[in-house]
Amino acid sequence: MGANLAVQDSGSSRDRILDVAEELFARRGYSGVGMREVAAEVGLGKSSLFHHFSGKVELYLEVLNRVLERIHVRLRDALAAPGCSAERLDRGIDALIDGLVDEPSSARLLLRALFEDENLPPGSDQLAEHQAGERTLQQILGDIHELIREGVKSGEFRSVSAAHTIQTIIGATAYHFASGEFGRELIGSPLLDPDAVASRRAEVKAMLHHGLVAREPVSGEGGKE
Amino acid sequence: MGANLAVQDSGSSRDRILDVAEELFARRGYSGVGMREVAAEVGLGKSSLFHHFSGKVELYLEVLNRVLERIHVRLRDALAAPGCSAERLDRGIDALIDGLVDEPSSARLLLRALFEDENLPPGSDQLAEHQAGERTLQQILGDIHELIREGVKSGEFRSVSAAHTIQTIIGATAYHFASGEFGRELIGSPLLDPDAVASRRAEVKAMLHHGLVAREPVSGEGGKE
DNA sequence: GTCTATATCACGATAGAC
DNA sequence: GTCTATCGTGATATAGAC
Repeated sequence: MGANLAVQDSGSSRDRILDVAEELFARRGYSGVGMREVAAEVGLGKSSLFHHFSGKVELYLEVLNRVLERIHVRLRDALAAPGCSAERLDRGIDALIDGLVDEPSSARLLLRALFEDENLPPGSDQLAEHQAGERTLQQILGDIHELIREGVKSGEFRSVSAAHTIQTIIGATAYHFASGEFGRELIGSPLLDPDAVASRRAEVKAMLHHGLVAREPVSGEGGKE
Repeated sequence: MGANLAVQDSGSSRDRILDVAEELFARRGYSGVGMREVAAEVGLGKSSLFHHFSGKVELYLEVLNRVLERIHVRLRDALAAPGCSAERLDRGIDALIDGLVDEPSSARLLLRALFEDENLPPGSDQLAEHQAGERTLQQILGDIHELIREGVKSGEFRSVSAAHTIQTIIGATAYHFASGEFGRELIGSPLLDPDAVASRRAEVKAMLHHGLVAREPVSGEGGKE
C-alpha cells in the first residue's frame, strides 16, 4: 500500500502538500485519492489539510494551476527567442518535452485533467482557482496557435488547421509521456530514460517536418538527418 | 430465440449492465463510478449486479475487453484488404476513427485505461479478464506494427521507429476523440460532428503523408490536394 | 434473477482542545 | 498550525428471502 513518494521534505507545509497531492492526483486521479492519504504521505493529520486548503477541490485545482504555470513559462520563453517558424516549432517541442520530463507528474495530471471535469463536484468550474487555470491554459494555447498561424501565413508551414495541429502536438508529447506502463512496454524502456526521451524528440520533430510517407529528397533535405 | 422487436434495451441483463458501465466508466473512471449508480441506471438493485459479475473489477475489465475486441475487428478487417502501405495506413486510420466515432465511449475508456492500473485493487492484473484484454491489445498493436514495418521495409515509409509511430497515431486519434470539452473548445464544434470528424481524418492523414513543414512540390504530389 | 437488509470500511468535512 | 474525535454519507460486498 504505502508507495514510495520521492517528495522532498523541504518547503512550507502548503508546498509539501501540493507536491504530494500533485504526484498522487497524477497517479490515481481526483476520485482515486483521499485527503487522508495525502495527509499521511505529508506527515500530517487529515484535518490539517483543511487549514491550508478549503477543500479537496481547491487543493486539486491549485495543483493543476501550478503545473499549467510551469508549462506556460517554459513555452513562452522558448517561443520568445527569434528564429524562423520551423526553428521556433522545434524549440517549442523541446520546451514541452523538457517540462514533461523534468516534472514527471505533469503529463499524467494534464491528460487526466481533460476527463476530471465530470468527477469534480458541480459548480467547481466557477471557483476562482478554476478560472485562474483557464487563463493560463488559454495563454499556452494562444502561444502555440500564434506560432502555427505565423508559419502558415509565411508559407513555411502547410495550410494546416491550427486547432488540429495543436491536438496532434499534445497527442505526440503529453499523451506519449503520460502513457506509463503501456508506453514503456511499447517503446521497450522507461519513457523517461534519456535514450527514450531523445528518441521521442527526434521522432516527433521528424514527423512534423517530413510526415511518415517517404518522398524523393528535395534540395538535400529529404533523407535521414 | 425469438425475433428482436425492441430497439433499445433489448439485450440480456448482462449486456445492459455492460452498456451502462461502459458509458459510466468512460465518463468518470473506475474510482468515480459506484456499483450503485450502475445498477440504478440499468434499473436493477445493486445486489443484482453481483449475480452477473463477481465484483467491480471484473465488470470493468469485461467492459474494457469488449471495447478492445471491437477495435481489433475493425482494424484487422481494414488492414487485411490489399493495397500499398500508404493505402493500408489510410484505411487503418479510417477504421480507428470510425470505431472511436461509432462507439463514442471508446476513446475515453481506452485513454483512461492507460492510467487505471493504479486504481484497480492489487492483483487485478492476474485475473483472467485482464489477460484476455492483454491478448487483444497485443493483436491490435501487432497489426499496426506489421503495417509500419512493411512500409519501412519497402521504402514507402521513412525509416521511423514503429513504436513511436504507433504512439503518434494513438495520440492523433484516441487522444483527440477523448479530449472532450477541451477539444470541443479548441476545434470550435463537438468532436463528433460530421464536419469535425472529416476535418480530423484529413488533418491526420495529411500530417502522416506530408508532415507540418512545407516543401517544394515533388512530381506533382507535394502541394495542396 | 431480483430483492431487502446488513456488515464493514473509507470518504470529505467540521468542532474544538492545545 | 496540528491534533483527536466525530458526523453523515456512500463505497464494495455478502446473506438470505422470494
